[in-house]
Amino acid sequence: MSSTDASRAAGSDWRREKRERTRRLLQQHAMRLFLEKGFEATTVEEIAAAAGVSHMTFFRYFPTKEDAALEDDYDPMIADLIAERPADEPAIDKIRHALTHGLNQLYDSERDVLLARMRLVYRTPALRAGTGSRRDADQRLLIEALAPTADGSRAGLHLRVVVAAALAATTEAIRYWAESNGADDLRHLINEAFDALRAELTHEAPVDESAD
Amino acid sequence: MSSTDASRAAGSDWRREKRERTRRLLQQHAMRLFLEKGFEATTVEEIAAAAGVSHMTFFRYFPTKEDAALEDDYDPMIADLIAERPADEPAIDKIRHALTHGLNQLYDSERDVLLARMRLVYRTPALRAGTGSRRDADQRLLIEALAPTADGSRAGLHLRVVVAAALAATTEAIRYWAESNGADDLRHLINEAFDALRAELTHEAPVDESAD
DNA sequence: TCTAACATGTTAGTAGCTAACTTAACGGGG
DNA sequence: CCCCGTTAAGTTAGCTACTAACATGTTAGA
Repeated sequence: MSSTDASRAAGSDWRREKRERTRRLLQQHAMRLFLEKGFEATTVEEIAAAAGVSHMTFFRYFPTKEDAALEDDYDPMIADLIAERPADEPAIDKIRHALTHGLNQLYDSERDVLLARMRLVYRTPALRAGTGSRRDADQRLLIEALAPTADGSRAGLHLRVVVAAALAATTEAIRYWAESNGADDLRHLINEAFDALRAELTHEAPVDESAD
Repeated sequence: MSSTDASRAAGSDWRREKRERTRRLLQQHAMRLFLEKGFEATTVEEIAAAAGVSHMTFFRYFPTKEDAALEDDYDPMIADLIAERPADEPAIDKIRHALTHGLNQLYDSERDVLLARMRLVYRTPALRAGTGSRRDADQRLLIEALAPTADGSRAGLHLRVVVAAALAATTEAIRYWAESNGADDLRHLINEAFDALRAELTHEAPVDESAD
């Protein structure tokens, strides 16, 4: 059993480095071509050729063309930050603070590339659709970070709703940011989005549960 | 200009009826085959053959295979119900009540087919992704119903966040319903989902906006 | 050195989707 | 009554994302 979980991640340094370099190369050329000629107009063959590999190698690294535009490694970082939050903090605030703190670490170095990517995503229908499937994975990750006992798929409705709403607020902030071409600070927009949600729901209103 | 907007919708009764019949046929056979053999294992050619048309005709009615499984006409109904709500009601409650009232009109007649469809969607990754793109359209529709003045795309961040969160809560309720095989009443789950959101956000918590 | 594991390539195929052109059925104006 | 524009559908051919089967060279370790 020399090819277990560990070996695929490690795999003797030599291979691991090569793997990571090839992957990075593919993703960089993919993003460059997407931004130059658009997502649909770029074929997988072109990306592979630009990175000096065959199209089969591309699919060995990215299951779909969309993944080359959408994949990043922010989510585990957010999950870690959530786990570090005080245990008595409400879930929605854990998420909010993990997001803003995480963004602080990235904003200076990665703001521009993140903005370019998001602008591409929101101008490309195929990519906008792709974010839908990713949201599932994000949601499960956050749920596990918030409630390590219950596994993600069987979490209670309450927790699922809270995480889904938090992700929705974040998505809207990011989309707004991308549409206004990065005019505002994304961290500020995220805080605004969470505030909007709280404001809307603390205007206590008559909730008639016996809807006939 | 005899082929304007109106003529495509109307088009002399004769043709319109035929169009609607063909469309219904295609969708019914598509759903039947999807449920019988799974979404991926069903080809467009099969669906077209079952409905007695060619695969080109299928694509004239549904832009993608996914649309044959996802399209319905609930959204305009919800939008209408929202517009009928009292003007001073908060947006989130307008949505909530429109949803439960709309469901009341459908539940007896369409509960079973809706449940079967949702179970198919949540067990098929390609369809789960497809719901992402539809959410965009739904969101825009609801925003227009809530604020007819501002056009959907340029709505304020606040309104977008509220609608997105409401849709997220609804989606989670539906998913929970589908996963538990329709054990609970969907209307009850939707109310629970909205209550969960309110409960989470009315536990006033220390919101430290100066996240360093 | 021999062998197992691994990254990659080659080739051939499937299926979703599009475009260009054709055919056929109706339907109103001359 | 017939011509012609509109509309529904078919035929054919092609592009591209994605998969599977098999081959090749290269490194790791016994």
